[in-house]
Amino acid sequence: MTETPRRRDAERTRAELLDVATEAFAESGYSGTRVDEIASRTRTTKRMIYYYFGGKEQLYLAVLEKAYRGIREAEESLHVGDLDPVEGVRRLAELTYDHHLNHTAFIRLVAIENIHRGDFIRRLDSLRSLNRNALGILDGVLERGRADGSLRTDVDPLDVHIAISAYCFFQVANRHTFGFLFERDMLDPDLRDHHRSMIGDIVVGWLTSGIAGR
Amino acid sequence: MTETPRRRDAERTRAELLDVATEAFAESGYSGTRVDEIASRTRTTKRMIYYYFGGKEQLYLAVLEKAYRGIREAEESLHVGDLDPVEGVRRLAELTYDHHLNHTAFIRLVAIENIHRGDFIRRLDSLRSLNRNALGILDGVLERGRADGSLRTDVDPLDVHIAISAYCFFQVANRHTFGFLFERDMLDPDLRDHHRSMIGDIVVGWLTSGIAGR
DNA sequence: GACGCAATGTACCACTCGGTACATTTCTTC
DNA sequence: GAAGAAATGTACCGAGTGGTACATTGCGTC
Repeated sequence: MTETPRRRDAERTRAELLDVATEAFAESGYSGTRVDEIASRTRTTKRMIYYYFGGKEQLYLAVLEKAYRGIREAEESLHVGDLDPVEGVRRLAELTYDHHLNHTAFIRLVAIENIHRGDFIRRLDSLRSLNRNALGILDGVLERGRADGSLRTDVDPLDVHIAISAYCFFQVANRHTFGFLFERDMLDPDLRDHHRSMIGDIVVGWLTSGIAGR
Repeated sequence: MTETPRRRDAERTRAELLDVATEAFAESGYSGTRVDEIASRTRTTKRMIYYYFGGKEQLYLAVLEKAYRGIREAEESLHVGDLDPVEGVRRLAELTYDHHLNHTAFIRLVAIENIHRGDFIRRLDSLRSLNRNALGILDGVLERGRADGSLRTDVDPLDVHIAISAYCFFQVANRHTFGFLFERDMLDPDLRDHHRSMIGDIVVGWLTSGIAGR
């Protein structure tokens, strides 16, 4: 059981540090995470964090940037095909719900970053352009619905995005205090179908309210 | 400009520490807050934190408990009178929206506590009973709506509470990342009316969808 | 196969930070 | 007004923490 003398591989080392750091920061927040702790969870040493990233802060920035890029890529695969608009928004809401539940570490990073008032993300200009037109799919569905009269005409995509994101984010992010106070584990597998269809109902109910024939 | 030798007052000292600590923890989180920093913002010294509370952890617990009690008291004043059920839920949603916007420090404490997976709040058994039937008002309105056929019958109060809270919480808690990425300051006073009526529309649209005559 | 640099490891430092020992001062009580 | 307790202040400690100086080792290149 002797240590293999470990082949050198810059990319691998860097990537491993980034992965472990992502877990660690998502677990404990920025101040709560120890640089030594990150290092000890890798096969390399603390020295490498400074070699590759420069310091704790830059490491955290790298984590944040990569997390946002990753989530954006994952989101691009959410397609609603050519369902009719009403079923399209329902589907989109439900897919978003599943998406959030499958990326809880990312949700935690977002919550952490907001505790820091966005001080870090604000330095990542490159992310701005990323999310700018993340609303394309949503806009397409809404537009079709406006055209055929099946959806309200007075809501913009960002509003719908807020409503859906808020619901999904809350379920993941506030699970602990909420679960304690109301004794309902919002991530209980038995409740997922209920919660998933609920956000669908909410969005469809909202966007079709005041529409004739509904 | 000489210092008055400061009369001794246990209650006052304790209360001042608690207030300052609340601000500090809400600002910087648990790990991010320095005991020395809290002390320096008061007229007393760090020693008193240990005298009155025992340590940083117990101080944080006291902050958390008081914040939850305070918010609960404030919530008890949210009344919807005897509006008809549909307008009642709309009103309740809008009041909740304003309530969240007026208690951003509390929102931050909740977010922080969830970052810590509820490890602290879980030790505050007394809070459990507090929130248990915080759903009374909501339940009353829903019940009246079910009775007169103006609201859906298949949603329970906790679900409605989740939907409303999620929306309001998100607007406050994720303001920074969201504002950066989409260039919309969700707390911009000019947008408040829009966002307030939006949660009303969402909830009413949802709870009345499938109801005849709408 | 020697050279030179990129990559890695070790040992350590300076300082921060929660916490405490001990002295002191004010207030109450009789 | 003396005694005793409650309240407060000062000075300090030691473990933890981000960061670094310096040595070393593996790897491509000629």
